[in-house]
Amino acid sequence: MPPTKAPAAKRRASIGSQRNPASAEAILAAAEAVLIENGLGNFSIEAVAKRAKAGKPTIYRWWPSKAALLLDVYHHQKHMIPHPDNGEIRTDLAEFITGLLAFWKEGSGGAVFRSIIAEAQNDTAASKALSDYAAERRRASGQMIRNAQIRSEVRLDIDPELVAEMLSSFAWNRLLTDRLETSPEEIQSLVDMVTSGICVSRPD
Amino acid sequence: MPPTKAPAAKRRASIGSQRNPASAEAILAAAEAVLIENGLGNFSIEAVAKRAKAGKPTIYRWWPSKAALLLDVYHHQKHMIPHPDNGEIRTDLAEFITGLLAFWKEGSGGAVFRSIIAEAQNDTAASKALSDYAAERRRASGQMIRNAQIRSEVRLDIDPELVAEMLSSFAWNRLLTDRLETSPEEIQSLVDMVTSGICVSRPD
Amino acid sequence: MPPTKAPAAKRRASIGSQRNPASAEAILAAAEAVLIENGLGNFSIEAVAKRAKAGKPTIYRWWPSKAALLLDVYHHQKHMIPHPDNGEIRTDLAEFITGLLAFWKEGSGGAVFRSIIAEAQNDTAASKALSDYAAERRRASGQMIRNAQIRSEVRLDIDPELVAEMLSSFAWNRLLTDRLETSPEEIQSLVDMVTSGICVSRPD
Amino acid sequence: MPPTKAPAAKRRASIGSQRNPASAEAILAAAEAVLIENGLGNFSIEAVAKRAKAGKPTIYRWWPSKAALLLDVYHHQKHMIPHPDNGEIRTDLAEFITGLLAFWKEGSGGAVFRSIIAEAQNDTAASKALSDYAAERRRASGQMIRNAQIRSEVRLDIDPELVAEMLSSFAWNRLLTDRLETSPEEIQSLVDMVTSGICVSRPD
DNA sequence: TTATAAACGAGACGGTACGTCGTGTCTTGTA
DNA sequence: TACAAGACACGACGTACCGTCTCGTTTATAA
Repeated sequence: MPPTKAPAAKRRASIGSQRNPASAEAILAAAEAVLIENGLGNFSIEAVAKRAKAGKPTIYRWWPSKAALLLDVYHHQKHMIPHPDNGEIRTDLAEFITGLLAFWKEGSGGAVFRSIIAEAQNDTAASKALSDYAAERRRASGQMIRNAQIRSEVRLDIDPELVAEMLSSFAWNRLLTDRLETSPEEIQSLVDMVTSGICVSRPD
Repeated sequence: MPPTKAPAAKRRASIGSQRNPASAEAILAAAEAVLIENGLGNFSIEAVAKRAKAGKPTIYRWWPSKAALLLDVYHHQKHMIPHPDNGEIRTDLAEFITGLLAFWKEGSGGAVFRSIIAEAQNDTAASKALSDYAAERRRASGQMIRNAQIRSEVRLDIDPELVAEMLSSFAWNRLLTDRLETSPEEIQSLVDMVTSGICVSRPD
Repeated sequence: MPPTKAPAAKRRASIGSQRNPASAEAILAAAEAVLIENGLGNFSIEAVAKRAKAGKPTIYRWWPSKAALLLDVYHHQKHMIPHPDNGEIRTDLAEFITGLLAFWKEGSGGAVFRSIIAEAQNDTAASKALSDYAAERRRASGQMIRNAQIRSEVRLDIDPELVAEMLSSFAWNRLLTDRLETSPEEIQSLVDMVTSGICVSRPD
Repeated sequence: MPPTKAPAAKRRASIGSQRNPASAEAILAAAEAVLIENGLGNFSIEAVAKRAKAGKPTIYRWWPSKAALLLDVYHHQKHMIPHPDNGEIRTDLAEFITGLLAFWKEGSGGAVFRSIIAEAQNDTAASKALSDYAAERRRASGQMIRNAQIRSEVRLDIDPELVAEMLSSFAWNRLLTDRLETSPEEIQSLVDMVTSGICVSRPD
C-alpha cells in the first residue's frame, strides 16, 4: 500500500547513481539559513531537511554529522579573509585582524564559525576538523610574518605561527564572547604590543 | 500502582521549606562526574538527576538552565588560578599561563570550561555569564601588568586588560583546539613576544 | 535553549508517578479510529500519537509493540460474542456463528481482529498472544458442546474443542477472505454438516 | 563519480528488449530466501534486490507489489497439494488435510502462505488475489466431495465447496496459530466429525 | 549493419515511520 | 514546602524502506 502519492511534479529527483549537486546546494543554503534564523541551539537536521525540501537520509548520506555540515557551510563562504602584504608588518597585521573581525561581523560567517567551535567541544570528528583547519590557518597567516622576516622587519628567532596564533586567538576570543565590534585604535594597540612589546626597554 | 514505596531509609528527603544542601552538593558532584565521563554531548539533566538520585524538578528549581549548572560546577572548583607577583613581569606572565593550562589539563576544570564556552554559543544566559566572568578575569589578571607598570617595568600607555586578554585568549585557543600540552619553551617564547615585541627594533 | 514553549493550557499532563488513564483511553480510541480510517497498512504509532495528542514515548511505555496495542483495542470492545444455550445444539451453533460474523461485520471488531491476525504472522509476541487468545476462545466455545453432551445431544467421544475450532476456523476464513456476508441458509447448512455429517449413512 | 565500472564479467546484464528470465528466477529465489531467513516482518524489496543482485526497478517492473511477489513465490513451489481419490471419502479427506499440513510444515510453503494471508489484510490487490486463489482451491478440493456424491457416499444435498471450505479453514487456522503439528488421530477425529456428524442420531 | 528500444545493475532522490532520547512541566506521596 | 519519583506532550535523533528517477551498459530486434 503506497503511502506516498506525492505531487511528483517539481520534485528534485535523483539524477542517477551519483550525487545530485542541486540537492547539495539546497541543503547547504538551507543549513545556513536555519542556523542564522534559529541559532545553533535550534539548528536541527530535521529543520534543514524540511527547508531544503530534502529527505533526512540524503543529508546523512553525505554529511556524517551536524558538525560536518556546519564546516561545509563555513567553507562555502570563507573566501574573504585577507592576508595582506603591504610591505609593512604593522599595517599587515592590523588589516588582517580588522578583516577577520569584519568578515565574522557581517553576514553569517561569525555565527557559523561560533557554532563550529561549540560543536567541536562535543563531537570528536568536529574537533579534529577544527584542529586541522586552525593549523592550516596558522600556517597561512604566518606567511605575513615570514614575509616580514625576509624584509628584516621581524627577528628571525620569532616563530611566525606562534604570532599568527596569538592574533587569531584574540579574534576567537572576541567572537566567542560577543565582542566583535572593535575600534581601530584598539586593534592598533594590540598590533603595537605584538610588534614592539609592552616593556619599557627590551631586556636582551 | 503506588509510586513511592521506597525504603524511606537512605533516601535524601526534603528538610522542610528550605533548600537541602545535601541535594545541591550531590547534584553538582553528579554533574561534574557525568560531564567528565560522558562528555558535553551526552551531558543531560536527565543523567545528572539519575546519578544524583535527585528529581529533575529539583534541578530545574535551582538551576534555570544547563549552562547555569555548568557554571556552578566550574565555580565550585576554580580556586587554583594564580596571579603571581614575583617582581618580574616575564616570570609572572609565564607562571600565569603555565598555571592556567595546568589547571585545565589536570582534573576536570578544562572539560567543564570548554563546555561552558560551547554552551554560551547557544544559550543567551550562558553567553552573558561567560562574558561577565571573562571580564572579571581580565581585570584580575591585568593586576599583574599594573603592578609591573608601578615598578616601571611596563610602559604606562599599555592597556593592562588588553595584555591579559591576549594571553588568556591564547590559553582559550589551546583549550578549544585540544592542545593544552605546551612546553615551557613555547610559553617563554610567547611571553618574550609580548614583553619585547617581534620587530628587530622598536619603532618608537 | 528550550525548544518547547507549548501552550501548556489544555494539555493532558502527567498526574504524578502513575499511569494517566485519560491518556490510555485517548490512545486506544485514537488507535481504533486510525485503524478504521487508514487500514492496517497505514496504521502507524506516529499517527496514533498525533491523533491522541500523545507523545510516542507514552505509547511505547505502555504497549511494547503495535500488536500489543491492537490486542488492547480488540479487548476493549469484544463483549458481544455470544455462547447461547437454547437447549438445542443446532440452534446454539447457528447463533454462535451468526453472532460472531455479525460482530465482525458491524463496527470495527472485524477490521481490528484481521489486523491482529496479520500482525501475528510477523511478530512473535503477537503470535503468542493470538495463540493464547484462540485457545481460550476454543475453551469457552466448547462449553456449548459440553452442554449438549450433558443433554445427550452430542456423542461423548466428540472433542468439544475440536468442534469449536472447526466452526471458528470457518469464521476466521470468512473474515480473512472478505466474505463476512453469509446467508442464514449457508450457516444452517454448515451447522447441519457438523451435527449430522455429510455421509448418506453413519458408518458405525 | 562514474557509476558503473563493474567488472562486466559475471554481471547479469540485460539481454535486450525483453525480460531476462535469469533475473526473474534470481529474484524469486532471493525473495523466498529472505522471507524464510528474515521473516515477513523484515522482508523488504530492498533486501530482495540486494540478495538477488538486482536493481529495485527491475523488481517493481515485473511485480507491482510485495504481495504479488509473494504470490509468485508461492505459486512457484505449490505443486504438492494432493486431491486423492481412493474411492473412500474418509481416506480422501484425511489424506488431503494431512498432505496440506505436511506441505506447509516442510519447506517454506507454510511461511510463504502465512505471509500472503497477512499481506492480504493490508493490500487490496493481495486480498483479491488471495480470494481468487482460495475460491479456486475450494473448487478443486470440492472435487473429492463430488466424486463421493457420484459414488453415493455423500448426500446430494451437501454443498461440496462448503465442505472443502470447512476443512481448509481448519488448516488455515492451524497455520496461522502456529499449530501445524497435528496427530493422525486428531485428523481422523476431524474427518469423522465431518462425515458422521457429532450428534447421537441424525435428526432428519 | 547499424540504430533503436527496452531491460539491466546501481544507487541517489524526497519521503514516511520507526523506536529512542532528552526536554521542561506537572502531580503524587513522603518527610 | 522541598523532596524523589516518574508520567506527560513534545520534538529531534539517526536508520530502514518505500517507490520513483536517472544513469550508463548491454543486446535482441527493426530498419
